[in-house]
Amino acid sequence: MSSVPAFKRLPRAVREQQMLDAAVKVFSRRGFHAASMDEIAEDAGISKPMVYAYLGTKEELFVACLHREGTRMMQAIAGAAAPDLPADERLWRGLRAFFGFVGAHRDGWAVLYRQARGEQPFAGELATMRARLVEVVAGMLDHALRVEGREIAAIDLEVVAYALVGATESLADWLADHPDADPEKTATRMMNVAWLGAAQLLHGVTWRPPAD
Amino acid sequence: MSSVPAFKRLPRAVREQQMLDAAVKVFSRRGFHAASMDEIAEDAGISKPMVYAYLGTKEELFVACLHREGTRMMQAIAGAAAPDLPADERLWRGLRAFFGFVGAHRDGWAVLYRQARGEQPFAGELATMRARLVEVVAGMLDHALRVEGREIAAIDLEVVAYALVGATESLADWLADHPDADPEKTATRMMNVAWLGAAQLLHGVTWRPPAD
Amino acid sequence: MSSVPAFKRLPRAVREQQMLDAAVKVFSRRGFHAASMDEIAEDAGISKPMVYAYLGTKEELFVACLHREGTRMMQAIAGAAAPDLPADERLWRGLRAFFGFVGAHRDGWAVLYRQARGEQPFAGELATMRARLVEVVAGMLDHALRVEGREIAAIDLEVVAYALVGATESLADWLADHPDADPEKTATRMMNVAWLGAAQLLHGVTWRPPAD
Amino acid sequence: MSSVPAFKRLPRAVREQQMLDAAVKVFSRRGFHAASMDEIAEDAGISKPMVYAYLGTKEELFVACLHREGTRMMQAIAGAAAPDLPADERLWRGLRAFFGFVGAHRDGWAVLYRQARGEQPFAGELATMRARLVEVVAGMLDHALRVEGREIAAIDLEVVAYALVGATESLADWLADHPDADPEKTATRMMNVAWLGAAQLLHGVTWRPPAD
DNA sequence: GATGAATGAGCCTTCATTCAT
DNA sequence: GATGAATGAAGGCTCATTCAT
Repeated sequence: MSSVPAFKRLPRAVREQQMLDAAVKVFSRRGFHAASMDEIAEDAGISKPMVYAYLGTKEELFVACLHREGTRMMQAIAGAAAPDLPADERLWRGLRAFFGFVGAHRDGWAVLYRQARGEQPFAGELATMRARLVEVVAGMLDHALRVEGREIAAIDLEVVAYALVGATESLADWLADHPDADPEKTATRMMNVAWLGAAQLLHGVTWRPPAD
Repeated sequence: MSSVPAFKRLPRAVREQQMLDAAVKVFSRRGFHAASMDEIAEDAGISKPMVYAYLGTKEELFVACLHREGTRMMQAIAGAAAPDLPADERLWRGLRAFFGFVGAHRDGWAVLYRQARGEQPFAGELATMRARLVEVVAGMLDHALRVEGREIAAIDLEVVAYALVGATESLADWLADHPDADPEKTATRMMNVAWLGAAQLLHGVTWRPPAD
Repeated sequence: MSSVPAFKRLPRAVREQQMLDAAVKVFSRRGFHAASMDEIAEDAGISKPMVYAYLGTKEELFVACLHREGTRMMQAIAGAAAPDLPADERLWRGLRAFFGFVGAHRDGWAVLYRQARGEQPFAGELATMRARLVEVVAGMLDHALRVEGREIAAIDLEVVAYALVGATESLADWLADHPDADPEKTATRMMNVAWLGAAQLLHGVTWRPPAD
Repeated sequence: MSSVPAFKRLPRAVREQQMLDAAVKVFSRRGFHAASMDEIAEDAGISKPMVYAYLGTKEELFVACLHREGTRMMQAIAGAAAPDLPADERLWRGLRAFFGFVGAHRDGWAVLYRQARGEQPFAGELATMRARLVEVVAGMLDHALRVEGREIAAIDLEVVAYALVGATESLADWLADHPDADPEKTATRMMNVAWLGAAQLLHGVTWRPPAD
């Protein structure tokens, strides 16, 4: 009927990416609850029923966004921090890649992630993603310790890794809130916090509570 | 049991506390958006209009919760970490008080705080609270540095403090999610992350990025 | 207990006037529905239950306002337009008094009256008040006609009087909306509209529809 | 009866008219505030969200009613009172059309209009509509005056027109309140009030206040 | 495959009104 | 006489979600 061929009848994969792009944009801008399916559909240039047909419920859609952005971030890090490098080098490259990614997608990953933390429905999803990160960091520490001939309890390892990840997330927030800040410099600062402490651990220095 | 004539015509101050108790509980359990004023009112054993009359809008109510719990937490910390102690002692006592508080109010403070991070309307409120914390930590570091005859740029100080606060928040989350974990042990672990690194800084050791 | 004697325990009549003053003010400013009993009570410096005890329901309160202001206005007119004056003189004095009153109470009578016209509950009350006015005007016309030895059907009299009252109300609105306008000049203009036509009627001139 | 497939999936334009019909009915019957969106939706045979989707807020809906009915009325008048007729003929036809319209829509226009006068939010909308009417009437008078070789100050013209419009509105109210009254006869009466006075003006007769 | 039309459900908020003190 | 405390009831508005075309 219409004489305009337009961008209709695109292959499914392309459409899905368009929708995810729109969804990431709207979720970041408005937050999960304030975002409306109407706005997402409109921003994607598509009708609402299509969104439901392709990507399901609002929650499922948010999870899909989280997934895609999280995977991209993990790939950026993994591509930079080769497993065969020495621990400090690996940590540095990983952090640099991470902050570079966050800086380059200022309204993507970091914001979505921040949104997700508060909402119960995404607890599981988030736990998985953070667990992957913590595991990687803990693995690095463990590996470095073993090289030094040391070892610490798995739970201590996890908690320390958790703290480092937390510090990193916090600086990612800081970076997202300071549009003019330099990602690389932020990574350097994080190294100063993380590595100086970690290096001590590696050499067997630990802090113990006073007798009280 | 109570000397109060059984749930009727209580003075305003008492009712406000009941409402805040209920609100903290419900907000923590459900999240800001999923929480309904109906449920909060019912949980407080009072009708909805009273909540509006005493504490205002849903947003205002949430902010009131944040305020009350945040103030309590700050007091717990301030009461423990006297300003005239040496830096490590102060840090240790502050952390111990903090994790003790979080552990004792596992579904109060930490969860509210987590909620607030994702929702735009509370950004300002939160920024203020975190700024207070960051300032305290940065002040401690700065003081310790000066004692050692050193000094670092204010922005570096801020970012490092920010990272430490982030690591601490992260462990607070971890603690809130692990009901059986020991607050004191968590504080010790945080000290190991924070102090070992900080002590290095105090002695003038810094990490610098490789030539690349 | 209190050492302040203040303005408490005033005689009932005084209190009622205070309340009515406040009510007129608030109703005028906000409109009947948008006005809240809270605001009225607060503005009267009295607690809400007192308002209910003295003046009853919100509707009753509004009617009371209407009554008081309407009576004042009628008195102002009646005091000016003595029944033994010739018709044109009487009309002129009446109009002058009316517009003078409206101009002097710009947010009293005219506004209340305007509010009341739209709300069903006050239809009866309003009908009564307007009927009084219409009756007065119709009486004046009838009297003048009889003096001239003429007579017209009661219903025609009523409708013409109704139209004159409507024109007057309309100019009262106009006056209320033009704070700088001069009440006396407005009265003169109304006379030009009303009396020129009426005088014709008095001399037996009437307009009839064309054959069509 | 109707060719429409029985109340389901109607095109937007149709539904909008149904909604406006229902809204006019309910607003007239209950008044703006007492009318509930629920009742309007139910009366239109449709769910509430549709009303919001198509016609917006309650206020916007009321304005839409005002617009539609006002436009219809203006068209009825404009269709009857051709601009090239002599002034008295034009006035007569305009009034006849107006009262005919009011009589035919006894619970439409006049009642809505009456509601709108009391409510602040619609002041602007109303001012515009009345200004149009006043302008037309003033234009007619001015034109007739010029034909007679006379002229009066613009503000006097406006105020007189305002008074005539007010008188007309008042009789429209009267007509709406008297279901058995004859619109044409009402128009004739209005002519007797308006034209006899206006004709005097046209011949240079004016009334002036006594020396006092 | 694609969409305009449609809705059930629910939430925040407000208000007139009344007890119990 | 006077008031702080308390509420039942309702209303506007929005949204995720799904038919019917």
